[in-house]
Amino acid sequence: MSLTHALLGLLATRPQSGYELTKAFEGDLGRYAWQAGHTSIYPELAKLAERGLVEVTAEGARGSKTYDVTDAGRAELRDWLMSPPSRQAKVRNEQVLRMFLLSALDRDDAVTLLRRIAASTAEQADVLRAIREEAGDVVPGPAGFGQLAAEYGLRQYETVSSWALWAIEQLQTPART
Amino acid sequence: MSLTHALLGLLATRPQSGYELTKAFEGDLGRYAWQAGHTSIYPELAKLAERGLVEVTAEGARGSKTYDVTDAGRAELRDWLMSPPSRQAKVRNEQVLRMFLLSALDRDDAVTLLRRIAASTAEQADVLRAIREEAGDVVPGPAGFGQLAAEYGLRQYETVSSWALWAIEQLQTPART
DNA sequence: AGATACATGTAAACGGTTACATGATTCA
DNA sequence: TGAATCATGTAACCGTTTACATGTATCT
Repeated sequence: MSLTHALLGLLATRPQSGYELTKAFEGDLGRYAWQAGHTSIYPELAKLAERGLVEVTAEGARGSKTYDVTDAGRAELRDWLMSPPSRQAKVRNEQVLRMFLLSALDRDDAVTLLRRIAASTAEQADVLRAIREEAGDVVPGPAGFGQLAAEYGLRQYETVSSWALWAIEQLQTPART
Repeated sequence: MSLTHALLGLLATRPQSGYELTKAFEGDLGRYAWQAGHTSIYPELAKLAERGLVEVTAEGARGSKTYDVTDAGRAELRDWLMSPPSRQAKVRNEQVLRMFLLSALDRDDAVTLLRRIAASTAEQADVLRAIREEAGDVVPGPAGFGQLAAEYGLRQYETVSSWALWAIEQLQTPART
């Protein structure tokens, strides 16, 4: 299960509470990679603790529990990350599904939709680019790992945006028969 | 539910049996966008028929049933495709999750993993490029809708591959402190 | 004092996967 | 004739989402 490894990975960067982990899934992680709400996170943490992959290292105010990965958890995570995904990895992307189904629309509708996609992805790329410029000034030297993910998102948006523009052109090219 | 609309979209391109729809999900559709096995497709087709969004237009050999979209189904599909995804669209991508969790690996492991990603995505891009060249000769004129999806996949792979190469460079740049 | 954010949990419903089951047709 | 492919279905299970539930600490 991917949630298992997502939690191990997040805890490997720093010990956190379930509440903080929940917030992490509301950011880029949930946006591009995997979603989870607190209602799946809390039970999963309990299961991981039972399996000895994580442990509660501190209990703070308001009943908060800080979890940390154990050595066994770290080993399990590395195993998962380094083992090539045996079969094809599972991908579920509603936005991409829409693109696959473009053929069900007439040309005008398809172009309208593609224009919207091009605009919104370009906009989101701009946002990420602005964030990168800011962060670039503050932290010089080799890119942090978080920056790798951010750059991934940026390039992703740029790619989709330019693809959409290309697709519009293709659809508008009159038939040569 | 996305499966609903995936089926409506596939049937909108041409009437098909559940068996044929199942095959469609085994190709690019299931690879990049959405997966479904026959055990979810057959019951879903029955539900769609009950709601009047599809109908059985022919029954062939070996008990096969050919489904087609109704006008109501077409309207429902257009609604879904054209309505901007209200909240953020659901994305689940195990491969991307791995990239987000790179930070849990030491530098050497991370580079090894990124190299593998760069190589495999470049390879898959090559495959798609080869297919495009072939198809390009056969079907001149404006791109078919299927070609839009194929181009999308190609650009996606190229982007991930070049990102991985960039990420490796970043990790190998010595700290400037 | 009241609103907001922090913090954790359970239970029912839902969607999808895996395992099980059956039978017809085609090909070697 | 036996294997592979075509073709459809059900049932149990599993992971996720939605709805429900509770209480604490901070800020205005």
